[in-house]
Amino acid sequence: MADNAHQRGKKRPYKDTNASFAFRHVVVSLCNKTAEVRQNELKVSIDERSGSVQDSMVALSSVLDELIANPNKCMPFNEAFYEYAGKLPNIACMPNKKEARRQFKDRILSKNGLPILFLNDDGNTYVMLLDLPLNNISLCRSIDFVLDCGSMGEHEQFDWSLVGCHIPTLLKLLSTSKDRAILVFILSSIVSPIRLALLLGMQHQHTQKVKKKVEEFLNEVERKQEEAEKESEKHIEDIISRLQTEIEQDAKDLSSKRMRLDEEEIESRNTDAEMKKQRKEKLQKDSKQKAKKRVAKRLFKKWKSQLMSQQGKGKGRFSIDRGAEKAIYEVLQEQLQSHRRRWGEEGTGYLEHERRIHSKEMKKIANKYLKKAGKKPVLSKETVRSWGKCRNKRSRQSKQHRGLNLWAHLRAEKKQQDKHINIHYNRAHVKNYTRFSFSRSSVVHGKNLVVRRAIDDKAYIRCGTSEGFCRPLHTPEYWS
DNA sequence: ACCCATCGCAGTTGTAGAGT
DNA sequence: ACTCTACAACTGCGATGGGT
Repeated sequence: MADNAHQRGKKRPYKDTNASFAFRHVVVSLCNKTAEVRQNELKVSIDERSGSVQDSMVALSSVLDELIANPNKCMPFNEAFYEYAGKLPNIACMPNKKEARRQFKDRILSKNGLPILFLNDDGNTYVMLLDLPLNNISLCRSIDFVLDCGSMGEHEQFDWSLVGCHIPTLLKLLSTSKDRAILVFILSSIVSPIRLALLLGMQHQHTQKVKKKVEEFLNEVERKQEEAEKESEKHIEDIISRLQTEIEQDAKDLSSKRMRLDEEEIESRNTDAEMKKQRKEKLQKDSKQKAKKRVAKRLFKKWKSQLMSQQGKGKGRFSIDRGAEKAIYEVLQEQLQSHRRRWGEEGTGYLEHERRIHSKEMKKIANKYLKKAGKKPVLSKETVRSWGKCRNKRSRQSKQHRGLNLWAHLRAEKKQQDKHINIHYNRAHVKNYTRFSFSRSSVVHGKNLVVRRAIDDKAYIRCGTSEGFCRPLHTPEYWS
């Protein structure tokens, strides 16, 4: 039967679901003319033809007249059908009324039919005059949307305006993707895909994917729950049988060793045996169900927590392209000069300033490699540079460093400080001062009379001189 | 030109403190 | 005593912008 319907549907061009004008609730007639044009056409045909063809033209024309006369330009499909069939006795007498209606529908929706829309609102069918040639598919889409929204059963309806606007915030409130998936599952189960797409921007493909995943999850939950219950039963049986063998073994032991054991030991063993017996009986009797439930719950929870966690996620997933990193290193090696001067470390190569490869070039090398490999290029030169060894061990880069430490960068040369001429004099002063204050031969030595606070070799202010302040070489300092 | 902190992403993990 | 909840910390980078 379904097959039949399918085949019949295929024959009708207006049912072509690939066509842009085929919707769920709206069928657009292939007669793409204005009502007036079509009416005139029909009148001409009626004059030209005769017999049954003429009759059917008359019937069609009268349906069109009715529609034009109707203030709403719309009538129930059945009414239109009776109007039509009333003019055609052979159709009115057809024993299969359903077939007669179908033929009528086919007729009015065909190219030589009437310029109408056929509306199906949950079984209530209408014929609506399409007064203009069809030029606005989006209008039909809107109509379809409205009808789609209204087609929900009355008891299922809820005030969407109260809920819908909060959905984006609700999604944000949920903190795991699983929770969000559940919301999407519920939404896609009760709200039409069109509404989801139009109001929430949720793509049908995406929601369907999520829905499928959650469905699979739910099926698994049921299965796992059953499994957990079975497992728990087995677990309890195992405990009982274990207790049983232990009790028997203990009794055997006790009887063979009784003579050699002291009173206390015997008593303790008896108590142990009694407790084991009690536990066994408890498990076998009323608490068996409870214990089963408890174990099942624990097993279920364990499974759930395993399911929730995504351990190892991201671990070992390096988006640093090791190939690109290596490519840079290979270029570096050609010009590499390994040494331990300054902060260079063993196994780490870096270049001297003049002939070195700067991070800009490193980015170029990396991107050349990435392009060749068909991968996304790196945007920032800092990204590539940071693959190298971090200098400051305490920096965040260093703590999160995931490069292979194939190279290190040289810090820029220390700037020649020549701002103050008195650095030189200060150094001499500090030397004299140290000799006076701390040498063994000094008169103040060992008397705890001197305190020195050293900050930097440029930071001493020499007492008793204005050198460097009144005649600075470059940048005079003015103190008030 | 190098160095470093910070942010964003899209989530996971650990746990103090509240709730039952 | 146990469970739940809220929240901070963390992941493994890429990118940015300010500092030295």
